[in-house]
Amino acid sequence: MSPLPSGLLGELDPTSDRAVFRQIADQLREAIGRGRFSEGEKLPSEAELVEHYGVSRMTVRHSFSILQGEGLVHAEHGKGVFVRPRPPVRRLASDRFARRHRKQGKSAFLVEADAAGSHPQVDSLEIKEEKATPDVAARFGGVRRVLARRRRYLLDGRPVEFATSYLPLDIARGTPIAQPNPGPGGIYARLEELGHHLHHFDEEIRARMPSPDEVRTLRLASGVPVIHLIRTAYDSQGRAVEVCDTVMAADAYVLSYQLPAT
Amino acid sequence: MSPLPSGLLGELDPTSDRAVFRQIADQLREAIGRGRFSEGEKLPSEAELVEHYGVSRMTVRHSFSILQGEGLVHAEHGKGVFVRPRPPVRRLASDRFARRHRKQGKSAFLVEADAAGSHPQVDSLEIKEEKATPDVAARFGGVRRVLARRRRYLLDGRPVEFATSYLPLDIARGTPIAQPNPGPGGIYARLEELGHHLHHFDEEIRARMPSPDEVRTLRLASGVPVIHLIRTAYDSQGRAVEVCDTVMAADAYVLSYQLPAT
DNA sequence: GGCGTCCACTTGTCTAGATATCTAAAGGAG
DNA sequence: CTCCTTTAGATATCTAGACAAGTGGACGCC
Repeated sequence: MSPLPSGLLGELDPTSDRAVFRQIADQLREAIGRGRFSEGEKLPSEAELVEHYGVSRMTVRHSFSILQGEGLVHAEHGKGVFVRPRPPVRRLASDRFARRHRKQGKSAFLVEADAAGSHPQVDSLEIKEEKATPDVAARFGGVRRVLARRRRYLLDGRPVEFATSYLPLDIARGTPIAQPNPGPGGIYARLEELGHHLHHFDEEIRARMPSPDEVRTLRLASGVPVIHLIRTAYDSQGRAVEVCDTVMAADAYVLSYQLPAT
Repeated sequence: MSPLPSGLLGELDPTSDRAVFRQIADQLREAIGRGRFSEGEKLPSEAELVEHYGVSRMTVRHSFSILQGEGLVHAEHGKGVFVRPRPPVRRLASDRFARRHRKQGKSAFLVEADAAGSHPQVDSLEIKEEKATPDVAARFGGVRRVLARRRRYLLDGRPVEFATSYLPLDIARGTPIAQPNPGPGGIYARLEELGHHLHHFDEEIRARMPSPDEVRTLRLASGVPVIHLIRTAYDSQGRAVEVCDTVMAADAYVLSYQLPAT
């Protein structure tokens, strides 16, 4: 096995009290940060680093696992460890639910993605009546049974978002809202047709590490958090008419809000 | 060493092709989820799990590292591995910069935290003139030199947020904004006194894993992402007068926005 | 009582292997 | 030329053990 190009990575400092696996992770992180390895590029193999630093393979692997946890690299079985490319981000503007965006027949997601030149998909469509979770029930002021609309959004084949809309049964049952395709303008347009004039939305935003379920559904790489957004839509009477629970791959989104300085 | 209480954790399935360390992590995750271990409680020690499952210690440690990456548990050297308690969250409302909140002498952070019964602190105060990063310069329409106000916020001794405000030098130099304590109502009140009537804010929100620097500054446990918020304040002429770059411990915050359904 | 030492238990770090599985390219059979 | 096998090299999993270092209680000395 040929040695690494000299100067690409430094040496260990045996006098340092910083753990060896951290020193190696530091050097790799620094090299990536300086652009010595570019996006998508393969890092030296475990065997090469074992050779270069004179440590055991488990120690090198430990270093890699640190960088994976930071979301900097990802390993591919049988191929190597690569600098994780930063995917294109989808920008969600705070006016994305404005009435003027509700004209077209297609959903906001499809229109917007097409405009950005990517190939959008929606799958895992599931619509059913179920018992509200305590949290959702509380937002509806105690309503127990709701209609749930679940769907997953993909961009160019990559899952980026998983969303569930909840609506009180007395509003949604037997309406187009309970159909797989609710029609032009989506469920917000239907709600307004049904006499529920939308007045405002509340959005709550959290960020956390994904559950194993979410890792599977969104095919998340390790070291990628999720953004958890819960939106509640209120009508003019102040009644909550929809709660939408959305989990997004954090590396695929930037949320953008415009606030008046009243 | 006494064995674990029977039934607390299951057994391994040797026929499964799921890796042993994953099976162990699954069982611990499930036990935590079911409340068999409550917040802050100590999990069985590595030695006990080695005994219980009949595996090597490194395998048990691997399982723990998975759970750490998920933010479920944290290890304390010499003591044990504990279920990570969920800290109280600070709720940031979208109207937190409304003029009506700008009356008091104390900063919004101090007032709000006092009201919530916690002990707030601000430290690492640093104010200096510097060269704008390309990103900040772009938001200011090309301005090169800015005043930077850096500070760290703590609740009950725990760092929760690190923020830097940037202001164009021609606005801030020689004003109270360049002083450690800008006075009642903070720098937004001073900006308005200086004739920069605030019109609106733009906020951009991202979530990601922290850099090692941020882990240190915010004393983050492993498996805790950060929320990165960049706010730009615009005056009535549409000029950007401040850019505030904030990094928050994601487990300490819920952001809340209210949007009109126009 | 107060203080320090010792010890058992804990997690942290590192080694040196063994075996499994996946990938991609090379080489051979047809 | 096509298809299959082989093979080298890569990561994935797991073991058994060594030593380091932090924690907290027991114990004995003063």
